[in-house]
Amino acid sequence: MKKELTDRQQEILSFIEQFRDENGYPPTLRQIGKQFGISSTFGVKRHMDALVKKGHILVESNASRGITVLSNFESLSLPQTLGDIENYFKKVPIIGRVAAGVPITAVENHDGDVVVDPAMIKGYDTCFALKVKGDSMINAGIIEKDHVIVAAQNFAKHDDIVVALIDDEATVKRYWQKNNEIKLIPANDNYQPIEIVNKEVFHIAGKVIGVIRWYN
Amino acid sequence: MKKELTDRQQEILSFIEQFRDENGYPPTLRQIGKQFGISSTFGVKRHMDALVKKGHILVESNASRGITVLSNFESLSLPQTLGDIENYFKKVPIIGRVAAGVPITAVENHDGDVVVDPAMIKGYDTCFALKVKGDSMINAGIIEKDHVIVAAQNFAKHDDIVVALIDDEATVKRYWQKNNEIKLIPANDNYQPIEIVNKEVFHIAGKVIGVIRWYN
DNA sequence: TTGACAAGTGTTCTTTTGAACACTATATTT
DNA sequence: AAATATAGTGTTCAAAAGAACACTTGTCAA
Repeated sequence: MKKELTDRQQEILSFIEQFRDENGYPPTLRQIGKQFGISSTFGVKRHMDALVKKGHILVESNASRGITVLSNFESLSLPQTLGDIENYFKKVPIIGRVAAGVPITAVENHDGDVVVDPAMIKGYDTCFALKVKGDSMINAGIIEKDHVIVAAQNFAKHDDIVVALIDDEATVKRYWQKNNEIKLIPANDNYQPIEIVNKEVFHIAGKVIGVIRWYN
Repeated sequence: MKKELTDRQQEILSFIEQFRDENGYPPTLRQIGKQFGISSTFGVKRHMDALVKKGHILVESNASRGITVLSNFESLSLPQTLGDIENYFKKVPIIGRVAAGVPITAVENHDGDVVVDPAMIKGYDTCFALKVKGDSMINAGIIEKDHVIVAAQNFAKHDDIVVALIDDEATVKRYWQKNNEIKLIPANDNYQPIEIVNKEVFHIAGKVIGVIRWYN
């Protein structure tokens, strides 16, 4: 648990980080001193001791430039090998249009990728992201310009939120099923549920497993 | 304009990067030598000269650990080193409770991390995630159990969605300001706007820059 | 076979750099 | 009034770390 820094200590810590980011290696005590008009290395050392004591850096004894700046959030556990990266971080393609013929891997418009937490898509095979148009799901917290993360599958359970295709048109709705009757329910009182009568032109593209929203 | 490295040179370059990423500072010539069984600093120096000549690193003369590893332009699409990962993928800590005394780095409950797209938090210094309780922002598409991604800052502009602290209680609301009057507006007709009268106990913890939701 | 390059040894020298000491000064708190 | 934390000076010392030299070995291409 880190303790509060004085203004001076904060300035010095920032300088160390900035220096390191610019040069690839941290400054020496004398370089820090020069930056802040401290002529004695001992004065600088005292700042280092304070920063260590308050948990912001580590200093390796008798090592030149041996300053390790601890990241703001210490448990930022990174993957240990390059091979782990794919397991830790997953990119999902953002597609603008969903082809009617499943499988969905036949992507039409690939509009970049979005990074998602691997826990979100764990257990699902193929996932993609769709940008939401319209406000038909506003009561479910899905609004215009949101990206819904979709696990590709051609079935759904009652009450799932799904991406469905009707006549090649993709839409996000809640899936409602009772016996042989299927409806797509919007989450907005201004829209009517869509009853599926012609099951020939109706496909489920996938199930919504997450939502990601950026402000501006 | 980098030239091809020999296997040995590549190994050494990788070691330097790895060492730097782990410690925050590069190794000395002797540390490199020890790693590769090179007993003379001169042997290591020659490798440094070669790496400089081929454009992969810079070496500051007479400076300890003065090695700057130049970034790899060719491989923009994928992170090549562990150090690059932080720039490509960002984890944001999920905190359960926000301490009243800003800055927010004084994290109380660290409940894991969520991976976010780096584009989301680009340009912001310190970010964290909060799990939403209650339905006061439902009309803004923020519902219970969502995670809001917050950029830590102690100010806000009119109409921003903010995390505010009133008497140590954290709340997500829309920030409304006119002249000296400040209100926190919920996005739910069942709740009333909160007018800030006692500015002593009111703090802005940060601005909401994104929302992430899991369905499971 | 001559040269260029990669990779290395062992040693010496010099500069860089951190560590330590005694002492000063100014707040703030107890 | 005494204790504590912050922030510094000027100096000395020793360890850390880079630079340089002469020399060796092996590979590969012209």
